[in-house]
Amino acid sequence: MKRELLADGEAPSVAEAVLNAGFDMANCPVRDVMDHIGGKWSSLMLLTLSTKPHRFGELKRAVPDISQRMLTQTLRDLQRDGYISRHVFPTVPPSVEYRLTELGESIMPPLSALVAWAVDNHPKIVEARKVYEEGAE
Amino acid sequence: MKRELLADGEAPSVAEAVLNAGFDMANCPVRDVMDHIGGKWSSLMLLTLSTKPHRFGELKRAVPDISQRMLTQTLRDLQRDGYISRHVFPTVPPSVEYRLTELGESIMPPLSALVAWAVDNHPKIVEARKVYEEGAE
DNA sequence: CAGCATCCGCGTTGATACTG
DNA sequence: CAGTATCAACGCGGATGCTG
Repeated sequence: MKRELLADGEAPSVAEAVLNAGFDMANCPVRDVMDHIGGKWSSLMLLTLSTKPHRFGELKRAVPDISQRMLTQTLRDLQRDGYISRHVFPTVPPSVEYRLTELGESIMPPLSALVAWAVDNHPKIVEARKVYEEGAE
Repeated sequence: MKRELLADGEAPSVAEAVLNAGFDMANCPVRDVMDHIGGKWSSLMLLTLSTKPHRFGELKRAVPDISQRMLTQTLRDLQRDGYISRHVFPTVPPSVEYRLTELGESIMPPLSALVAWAVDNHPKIVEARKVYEEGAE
């Protein structure tokens, strides 16, 4: 029995479309993508860069509690997957600007929607945890 | 407080709305939510459960390469955060059914959209990686 | 059937120091 | 300024064995 997942009553769910039809769990695009943009800092980086291009130091200030190591690594990963581009200006001192690529821009609508959901529903999640802990005692 | 989701290029981005206006990076809802549903198996679990309720064994078969340990742990985490509910049927042998809660259902539209993006754009990401590796030689 | 308990390797992360 | 290098700690996640 089918159930409507998408509020606007459109096509049968994406889930079924994905899970049916020879979807290969082993070589899984969902995991491959989600694991990366679901990383500890990736979504925050993309979100920050979606407002405007940022330099390395700007990013560091924009996301204060990230270590320099993780900042560099996250940027490299996002660059590697084609979400962002890196532009070096051979000035002294050096300056490097990061910005979203077309691919990076294209993920923002769905990612933003999820982020918006996260912000809106965070209180419910916090509440659910409280309830769970109480029930566990 | 209602938030307008991106209708491609129009309204000011969700990102700005989130990043401005006293958004607290330290106690960050984005990380809090994304870290969990972005976990190695969470999105796949939610996706699977969105089609219909599943029993433990069904889930294990639906996602073959997950270990029993991770399956249990992922289910507990999702339950703890209120995405899924757990129903024990005191039969012999025991049977346990997992299903999405209302909160779990509510995340599916944005999550599905992101998953759909992932499937659609996976080839581009693979290509981007290839290019990156070549450039690195 | 649906778990929990234990062990343990290895990847991820953070702190610190150094460089073009 | 924008990184790289190195080391140590931590925790994820797999394999295995046991239970109600």
